[in-house]
Amino acid sequence: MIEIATGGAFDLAQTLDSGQVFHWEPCVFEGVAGFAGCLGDEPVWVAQTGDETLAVSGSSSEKIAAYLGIAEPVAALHATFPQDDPVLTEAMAYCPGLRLIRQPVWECLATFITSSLKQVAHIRQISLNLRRRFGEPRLIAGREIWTYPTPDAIAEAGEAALRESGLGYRAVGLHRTAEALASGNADLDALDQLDVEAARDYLLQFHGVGEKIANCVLLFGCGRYGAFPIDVWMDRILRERYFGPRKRKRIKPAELQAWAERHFGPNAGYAQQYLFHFARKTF
DNA sequence: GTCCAGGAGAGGC
DNA sequence: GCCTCTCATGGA
Repeated sequence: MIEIATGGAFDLAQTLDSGQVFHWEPCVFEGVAGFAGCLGDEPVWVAQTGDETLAVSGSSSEKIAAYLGIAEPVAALHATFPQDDPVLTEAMAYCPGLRLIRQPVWECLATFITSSLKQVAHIRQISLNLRRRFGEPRLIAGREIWTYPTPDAIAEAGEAALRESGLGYRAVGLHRTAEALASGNADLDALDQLDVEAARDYLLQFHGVGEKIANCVLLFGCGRYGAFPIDVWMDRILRERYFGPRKRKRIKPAELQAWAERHFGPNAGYAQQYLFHFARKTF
């Protein structure tokens, strides 16, 4: 059993259910309610008891802490937010223990390609379908789970098999992206060497990846906290809570994007996660 | 049955 | 460059 000190301001359940990752399942182990899932290839069971996070895994406490964002200096991040923003204050008070997860880049990219115009519940279903069909089984806490399929496995599966997994038109983008990576025509490791603008352009080359999904990958997979994805929920809360009745109907998406990045500052994406979770759970 | 979902791409202008 | 239409699927 791995024990990780987390302090007071960390909420495992909210963090795993905030629309960042889509495969963690509730799982009771030795009488403790927790979650079973994968960190890359490693199966993990995690739970929270008071100020500690417990884990059972072949992975290390450092890797688990890094994945969950436990070691992040959140006070320093919060200090860069606008300090006179009652909406953000309300959102942060709603979920003070929410953290950004640092997830594997390919898994993040692939999952968000399948997320287009889908509800969270169905993104979870698609993730499970793909894992079961094309991933590898693992055993943890008495439960069988599956790794996320590699680019090679997705490329090998073919577009038709992906459609059968419930992806619909998203199968094209996922398959083409997997082929580009499996063939070596593209390499996600290249992202680390690029500034944020170039990294976004690199992601936009993949079929099925537009500005919103590119920003999700930068934020959730690359640790680029300035990236600010705007989906229908973010669009809704920004327009309704930050603009008057006339302006909110007329402001264009590009203007809203630029305004948000400027207003929320260098760690805008971290602020975005509080707002997204707050909007989705309370609207 | 109807509406909606962590959007993106193609085509028309 | 911007505007509109279309693309499958399942949950609410």
